[in-house]
Amino acid sequence: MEYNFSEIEKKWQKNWNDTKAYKVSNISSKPKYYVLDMFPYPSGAGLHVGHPLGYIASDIYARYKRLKGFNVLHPMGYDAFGLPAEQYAIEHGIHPAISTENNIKNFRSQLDKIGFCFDWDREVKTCDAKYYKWTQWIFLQLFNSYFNRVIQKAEPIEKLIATFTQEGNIHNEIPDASFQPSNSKFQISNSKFSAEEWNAFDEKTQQEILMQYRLAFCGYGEVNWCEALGTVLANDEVVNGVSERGGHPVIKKKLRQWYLRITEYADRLLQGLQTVDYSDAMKEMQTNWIGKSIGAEISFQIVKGKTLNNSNSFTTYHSPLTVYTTRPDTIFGVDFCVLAPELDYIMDIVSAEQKQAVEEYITYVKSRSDRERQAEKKITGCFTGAYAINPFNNKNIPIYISEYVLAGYGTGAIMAVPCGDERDFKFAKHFNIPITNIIGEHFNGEEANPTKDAILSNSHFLNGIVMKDAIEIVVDKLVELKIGKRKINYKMRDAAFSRQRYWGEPFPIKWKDGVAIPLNEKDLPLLLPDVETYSPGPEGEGPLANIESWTIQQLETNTMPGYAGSSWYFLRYMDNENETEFASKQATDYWNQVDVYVGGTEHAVGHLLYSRMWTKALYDLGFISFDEPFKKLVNQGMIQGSSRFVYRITLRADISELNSNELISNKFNSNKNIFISKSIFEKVKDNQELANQLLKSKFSELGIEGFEKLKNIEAALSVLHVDVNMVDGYELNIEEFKKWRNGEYANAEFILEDGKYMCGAEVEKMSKSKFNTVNPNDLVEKYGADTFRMYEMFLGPVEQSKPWDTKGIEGVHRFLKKLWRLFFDEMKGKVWNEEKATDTELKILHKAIKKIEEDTERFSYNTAVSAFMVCVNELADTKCNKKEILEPLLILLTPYAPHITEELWHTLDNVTSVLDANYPTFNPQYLVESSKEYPVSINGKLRTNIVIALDATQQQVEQIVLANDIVKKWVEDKPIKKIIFVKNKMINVVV
RNA sequence: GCCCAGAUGGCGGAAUUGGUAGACGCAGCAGACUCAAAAUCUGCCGUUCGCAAGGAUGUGCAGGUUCGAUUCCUGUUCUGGGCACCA
Repeated sequence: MEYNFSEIEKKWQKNWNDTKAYKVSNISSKPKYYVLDMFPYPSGAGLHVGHPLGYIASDIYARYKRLKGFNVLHPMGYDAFGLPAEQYAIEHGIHPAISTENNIKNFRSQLDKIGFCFDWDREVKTCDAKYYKWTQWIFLQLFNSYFNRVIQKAEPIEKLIATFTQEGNIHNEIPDASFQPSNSKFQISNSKFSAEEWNAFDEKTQQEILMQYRLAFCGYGEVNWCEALGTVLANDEVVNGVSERGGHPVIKKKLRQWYLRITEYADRLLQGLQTVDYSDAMKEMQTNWIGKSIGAEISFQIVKGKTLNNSNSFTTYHSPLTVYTTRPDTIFGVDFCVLAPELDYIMDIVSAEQKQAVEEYITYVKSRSDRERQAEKKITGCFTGAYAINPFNNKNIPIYISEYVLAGYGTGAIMAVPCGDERDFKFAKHFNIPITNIIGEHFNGEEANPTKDAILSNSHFLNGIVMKDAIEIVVDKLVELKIGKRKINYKMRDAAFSRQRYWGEPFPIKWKDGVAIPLNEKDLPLLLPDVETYSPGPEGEGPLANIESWTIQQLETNTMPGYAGSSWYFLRYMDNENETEFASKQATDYWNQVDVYVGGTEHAVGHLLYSRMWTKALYDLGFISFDEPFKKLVNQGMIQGSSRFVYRITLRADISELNSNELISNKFNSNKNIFISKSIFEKVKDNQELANQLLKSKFSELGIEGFEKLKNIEAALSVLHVDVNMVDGYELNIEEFKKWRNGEYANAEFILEDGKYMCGAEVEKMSKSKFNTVNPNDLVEKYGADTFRMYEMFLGPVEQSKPWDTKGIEGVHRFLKKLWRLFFDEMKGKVWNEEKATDTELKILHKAIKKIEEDTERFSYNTAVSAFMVCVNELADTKCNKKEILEPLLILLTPYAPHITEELWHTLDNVTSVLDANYPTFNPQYLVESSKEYPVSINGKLRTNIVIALDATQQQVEQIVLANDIVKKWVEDKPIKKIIFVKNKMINVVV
């Protein structure tokens, strides 16, 4: 009886399905455990071997926890709204709902073959109206809430309105300090208004003000606008400043956008990190993203640039230049100021001489993405002709604009201190701005020194003070002189929450006279209507703007972004059929936080921060009773593709002296595909002469005539991706290659090495376009799901990225066959027996239990797989076929290879499923040792091993070691300084 | 440019807290079984010197701390992920 994996896997998958083996109840006496995978987007390309890595990891953990006696929730669903389906619809006219549904079917059938323990009854799809009804509902909660800064918590907006009518906004300052109502009749001074003022505002003004507080709010923001395509582009649709499709210019354009006021949660998001089990790197990335910094805002009076008709006098601009700085101590080292080029008032302060240059520079910056602006090494900028006055010494400071200052951070203006900041230093050098040294010898004139420990000089009242002490002194002074204030800043910006696209959740919002009116909750879901075309609407609006029945109702034409549905899906799994609530309180109280969340670091700051914010908001509003969604995060690495290359050599020559008959009859064209093997390519790639010779001899070998008539022969080399699936290791399967791409290379010629065509290789991202994707189903077909699962885990640590190589899968398959042979012999049939196990056999088993349990617990699956191999190897060596040993081993292996273990489990006369067996308990008594073979080093170099009893004392050890011949040889008669003895580890003799 | 991570044999990786570098597997080499192949089993397998015994050397690179460093520190190179509208 041999290991027939395909039959076994089919059988048990059907059985588990029929018996609803993975159905999970919300009511159980067992402790709960929630294992979640990051929401997949069902892409049209289907699964490749990289996708299931995390799913297998979480599946193993879920199954392990179940064996450990937990009620385990392990659901799966689809983040089904998204750009690719819409793009596909634009190109093929197929409704995204249809293509998405097809993709999901394909995804599901691929997943099913791998044998996951998902409870499919809990499946959710974000594009399903039953689901997005609740996404819209949560949006309304956010819209109808504000963040009370006093208690650091979201509250219903009614409460804020009530406060306004009684006390104005004395205790609730407007988050955006520069806000003014559009109706100039109602101006707000100092961001403050009284109850009387509030009550006097008209309805529209009141709504405008409330919008400044709502957690989901409307504002204006810049988007990538492509005039030629008439549409807004995603960042990754823009390459080098032009659209990826068509290469049209892309500029920044301001459009009305929805936002989530995540900045209000900045501090809570930071604090929450202390309560969750994420990697330090992950916490650091989120912390840096939030980017909290403590500093000060300082106001400088602006002296406007000269105007032509009034060339001698400077005038003071009506409002000051406010900069944000974390280093107010360097105030006397400010040699210039830099503004973000998009600030409105630049054109008000620019001098006539500089006007044109500034305008040109602003146009240039408009075509640049934030990323490009920050990554740019070349220093660019433009003087405005205006000056800022240093409030402490009245020094005139030139004002520049430059792309390295971003409008979105701080005030969009900086005070530049070249002696202390590298970018400022380079800028000063570039524009020949004199540098003031305020840190004495700490500044060498060659590079900036960002120290905080220098003693200040050239700094008036700060002279002689250490920089870090000066910070507070300056801030106090700023406050005293009313020219600045203490300020905490966050790098994080409010989250843009709308897209000018079709395939997303519609906003439950109507517009009336410029006021956003939320739909009534009972009118949800607001269904996504069908459209004729998926092309954009007028003025950069989304496709919904093309539907008259939509616009006539004055419904919002933007749709929600991809992360709307994925910000709360983990809650819906808890109670996915609920039609009256997003999830019942009973369900969310029972399942509570996700205990283990498995996914890639690519979601480090996007998805994870958004879902953390949504959770906090829902918590604040009393809908759930926990304010962090994910207790523990496990980051899986990416599986990279291992691409294979072939090398083509083509002829370039002057054929003018050939007549056309010759051209047709000769075989230059039909034989243009000549491929040379890797090592030959390596030889000729930098040697044109050799390449030409190679080509010439190949042509004469092929009997192609007329070669000698050609002039200026030149061999051209090109490197082409070739499908990894037709390469065995590095050797190309030439027959398959000839059939590839509808026989494009059917007539190809090859120059081989040792009779083989060897390919080049490189590790790249796994993607269809690189022909390096491997379909998991092909491997499941060939080796079975159990082998595939274990091999994915055996590749390396879950959290590490690694290239895929199918070759090694044989080893894991052999392991399972070897396990099988412990139960069944090809000749003899059943070999397992019920004899009593020996101490040696128990030791093998318990060593495995200890190692595998520990490794599974810490997601070190690759070493666990090794431990299984070691165990089975040792059992085979000792010819152990005893049920007493094999049965617990099967349970250990169940999370990793559920099919084979279920089959063998039943072979051992069990009638219930192995899925609910009891995990074996480790007994340390079987592993007790009395002595150890100690490695003995002399001066840190290993020289010998000596077996010594474990209870030996330092003196006994020293005696034994010094009596050893090899030790004596190395010690010779040098004096012994010290003997280091670490019990159960090693011995080192220092001479 | 900024933030984060990684780098160990021909390859994937192991070494969990500073203590025998290379577990386990792949590939390769030699052998057993076989008419043969497959399957299976046994042995070898970082580099280098040596017939061997045994030595030297070796964890991206350059330094440092330590009796002892793949592990800690400083600097540096390269690769991967993210940088706010891919998901």
